[in-house]
Amino acid sequence: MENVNKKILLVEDDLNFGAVLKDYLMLNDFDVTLAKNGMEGFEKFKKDSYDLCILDVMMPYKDGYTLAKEIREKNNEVPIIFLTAKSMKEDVLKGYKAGADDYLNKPFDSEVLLMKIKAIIQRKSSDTKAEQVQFEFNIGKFHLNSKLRFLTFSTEEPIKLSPKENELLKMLILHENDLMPRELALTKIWRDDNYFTSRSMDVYIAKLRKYLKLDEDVEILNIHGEGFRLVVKNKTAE
Amino acid sequence: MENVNKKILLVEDDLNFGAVLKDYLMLNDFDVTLAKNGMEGFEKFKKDSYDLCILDVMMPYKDGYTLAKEIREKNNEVPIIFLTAKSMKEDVLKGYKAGADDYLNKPFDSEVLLMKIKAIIQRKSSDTKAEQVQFEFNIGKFHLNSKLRFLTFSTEEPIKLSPKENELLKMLILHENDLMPRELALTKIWRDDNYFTSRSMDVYIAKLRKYLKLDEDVEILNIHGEGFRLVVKNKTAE
DNA sequence: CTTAGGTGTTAATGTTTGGTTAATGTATTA
DNA sequence: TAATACATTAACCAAACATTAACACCTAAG
Repeated sequence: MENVNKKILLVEDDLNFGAVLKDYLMLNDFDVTLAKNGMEGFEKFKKDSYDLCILDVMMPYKDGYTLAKEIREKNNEVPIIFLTAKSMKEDVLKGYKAGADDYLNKPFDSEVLLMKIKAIIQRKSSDTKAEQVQFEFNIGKFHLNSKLRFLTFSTEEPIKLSPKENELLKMLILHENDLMPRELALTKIWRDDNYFTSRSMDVYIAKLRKYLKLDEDVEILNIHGEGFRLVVKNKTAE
Repeated sequence: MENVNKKILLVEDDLNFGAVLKDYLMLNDFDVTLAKNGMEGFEKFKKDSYDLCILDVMMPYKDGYTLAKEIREKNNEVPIIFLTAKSMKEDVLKGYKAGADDYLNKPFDSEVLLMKIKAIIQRKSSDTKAEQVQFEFNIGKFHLNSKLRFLTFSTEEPIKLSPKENELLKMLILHENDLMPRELALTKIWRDDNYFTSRSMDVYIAKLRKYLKLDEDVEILNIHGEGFRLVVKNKTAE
C-alpha cells in the first residue's frame, strides 16, 4: 500500500482516544507520531517533517487553532485536519482561518477519516510529484542516476552511492548554485533535526566532496549557519 | 478582494437554489459559471479553465460522482467540492473516491462554504506561488545577495558577509538615503539595546564602511545620537 | 553460524568563522 | 572643556564546520 512512510502528526489530549486512533492509523500503514498537547505537538513538528497533521481543537496549554497557526508559520504546505467535539459555525470558521484543510466532528466514522486523509495526501503529493519523477542529473562533468544511485565521471567506472549520499547530492543539485538550507536536508532526509544528525550530515558532505574532487569545477561550499551550496564554475553552454 | 478572477464552475440542477448560490458567490467577487446538469457541466469544464468546481451530487443525466471522475481524468489539480442532501457514510466515501477535496451537506451555511472555498483556493495557489521574499539589492555599483550573503562589486570576487554584516547592510539599504535609527537595528538584529550591543554595532558599521570604500559614491554617515544613513552620491538614472 | 561488506552514527580532533569586548583615540555637543 | 557618542583595530572565546577514525548494525555469502 502507498501509505507506507507517510508520516502523520496526531495531537490529541485524550490519551485513550489518541492511542486508539493512532493504532487504527498505523494498522493502515501510516507512520504516526502522537503528541498529547499543543506544546508537545509543536516541538515534534519542528523536529521532523510530516505529510499531514491531525489536531484536536480542545486541548490544555495550547489549543488546536493556536498550534495550527504556529505550524502554518513554519510550513504553509502541510495539510491540517481538525478534530472537534463541537460543530459550531464559529469554530468551523475559526478553523479555516487558522489554515485548516478539513474539519471533522467527533464522534466521527474512522473510515471517513481515512478517506479524507487519503484524498488530501494524494492531492498534495500529486502537486509536487509532477517534477519529482526526475532522477537523472548532470552536474559539471558528472552524471547522477539517482534511481540506480550511480555517480559517473566521464568514462570512469561509476561510483556507487549509498542512499543518504544519493539523497543529499540530489538535493544539492536541485538547489544548484543556490542555498540548500541545512535544516531542509535534515528534516527531509534525516527526518530529524538535532545536534547528532547535523554532525552526521557533515560527514556526508565530506564524503560527497571527496567524490566531486574529480571535477575541479564542482564544489560544495558552506554558508556558515545556513547550509550548503553546490557551485559549478566555468560553465559552458548547456 | 483577492477573489477577483477566481473562476468557479457551479453544477446544480435545482435552478432556484443554483441561481441564489451563484449570486451569493458573485457578490463575493467570484466569477461563477452555472451549469444545470452533469452533461452541461462537463462541456463547460472542457471549454474553459476553472479554479474550483462545486458539484451537486444528485442530478439527472449525469450525477456528481461521474462528473467528478471525468473532470479528474482531464485535470488532477482543480479542487472539487461536493454538495449533497444526504449525509450517508457511503456517499461521503464515494465522493472522496471520486476525487473530492471537500464535502458539504445541504442545507449548509453559506459562510462556511465561503470559508472552505477560500481555504482551498488559497492553499492551491500558495503551492505554486513559492514565497518570494526580496533578497537581492543594488546599491551604487554594488550588488547584495542577502540570501547567499554575498556583496559583489562590479566584476570583483564577491565579498562574503557574516550574518550580522548582512542584516545590517540590508537594513541600511532598505532605508537608503534616510535615517536608519540605531535603536531599530539593535532591537531587530541584536535583539537587545544596551551599551555593549551598541558598541558591537559600531564595530559592524566600521566593517561595512571598509567594504563600501570600493565605491566612493557610497557612504555610511552617522547622525549623532540618532543612527546611520546610507547615502549614494552622483546617482544616475536607475 | 560466522564473517565480510556496506551503511550510518558517534567520537575525537583540528580549523574556521562570527561576534563580543577591550583598548585607544576622535568627534560632537552642552 | 568635560562628558558623551562614535570610530577603528585588535584580542579573545564560543560555535559551527571539516575530516578521519572507531563503532554498531544489518545483510548476504561462505
